[in-house]
Amino acid sequence: MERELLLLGLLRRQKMHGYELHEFIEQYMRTCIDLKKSTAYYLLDKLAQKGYVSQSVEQSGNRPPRHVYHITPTGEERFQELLRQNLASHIPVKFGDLVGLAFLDDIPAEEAIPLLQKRREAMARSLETAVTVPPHPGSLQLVIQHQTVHLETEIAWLDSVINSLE
Amino acid sequence: MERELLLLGLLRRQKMHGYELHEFIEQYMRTCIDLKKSTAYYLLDKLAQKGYVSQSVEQSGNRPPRHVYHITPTGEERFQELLRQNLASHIPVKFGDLVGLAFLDDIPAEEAIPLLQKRREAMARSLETAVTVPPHPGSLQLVIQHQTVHLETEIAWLDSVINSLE
DNA sequence: AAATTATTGGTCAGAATTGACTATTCAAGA
DNA sequence: TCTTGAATAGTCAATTCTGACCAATAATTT
Repeated sequence: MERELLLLGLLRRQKMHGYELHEFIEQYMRTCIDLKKSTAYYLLDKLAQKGYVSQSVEQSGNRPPRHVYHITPTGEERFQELLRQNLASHIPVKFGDLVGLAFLDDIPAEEAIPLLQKRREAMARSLETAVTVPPHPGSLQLVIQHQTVHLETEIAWLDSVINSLE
Repeated sequence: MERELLLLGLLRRQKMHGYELHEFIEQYMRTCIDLKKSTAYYLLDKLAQKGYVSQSVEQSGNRPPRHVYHITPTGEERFQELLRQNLASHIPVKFGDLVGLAFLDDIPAEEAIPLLQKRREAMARSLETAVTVPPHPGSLQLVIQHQTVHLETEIAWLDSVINSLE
């Protein structure tokens, strides 16, 4: 549902074609949303079927024609509704990497510590790239900033786990 | 991949049937993993095909027979491998509720504030239920504790967002 | 003890998602 | 200018996931 909101919200600012949408999301939102190209097209198609977006074919230069998506009035309504719904609710996040921690006591601490240190490094790298996401006007910036706050606390927590193993 | 690890890790401690596995995950891990019943069966089937678990049919009382899953030696190896892999890597989390925040400046602050306060309440409720997850021996406890740390920082961050709107 | 409801245990068709692939254009170097 | 590689734009078969349903037993009510 939040992906629908995302696509509508972006199309609302300007019409775009599928590839462009996907690029934008990769660039600015890869930290919080992971939307594959093929999924983007699939969702756009569904939105079109529901009448929230309309398609048109455009030609730029002598490149092959592209499908450009515009938001419709119904789509705008839908956006307003989804946005309010999203802002008012909490969607629990799934921590895939916690599964390993749940079995931490199944391997000796001497072996676990270096593994967790590798994890720590991977997180630190994520944090660095989060900082280098190009700045963007408006509240999108919030999302980028959130990621750094999140990663910083995650790293601190992991440190405490590693510490308790030593 | 982490779901595979999870199932193998649980079956390693004791053989179980699908329903039991799902129940356990619901009870103790709903905060970090969301594994539907039908998905559990699907994955168990796949694990069986790959030879990581074996099935047997058991009858208790005069209830209908149940499919009980045991881990195999190959499955044990696989578990060891997946566990190390998981511990050493960082799996970025997806924050579905950040999408709304990205469009925060598309509605007036007077309207956004009460919505975000509703969200805050939902998060506080999550935090409360996280605290009431029955305690469990071993490192599973870590996972439960992580959730409270996570939610606390998320709530604090949201507060700062609400504050900046006022 | 009959009727109703909850729990257990599971299946399956359909929806969502993805990786792998295609094909065109553009840029840059040999 | 020819070739190689990257960027653009998208499709599609196969995989993965889920909601909705089914059916049996146990518990609870009347």
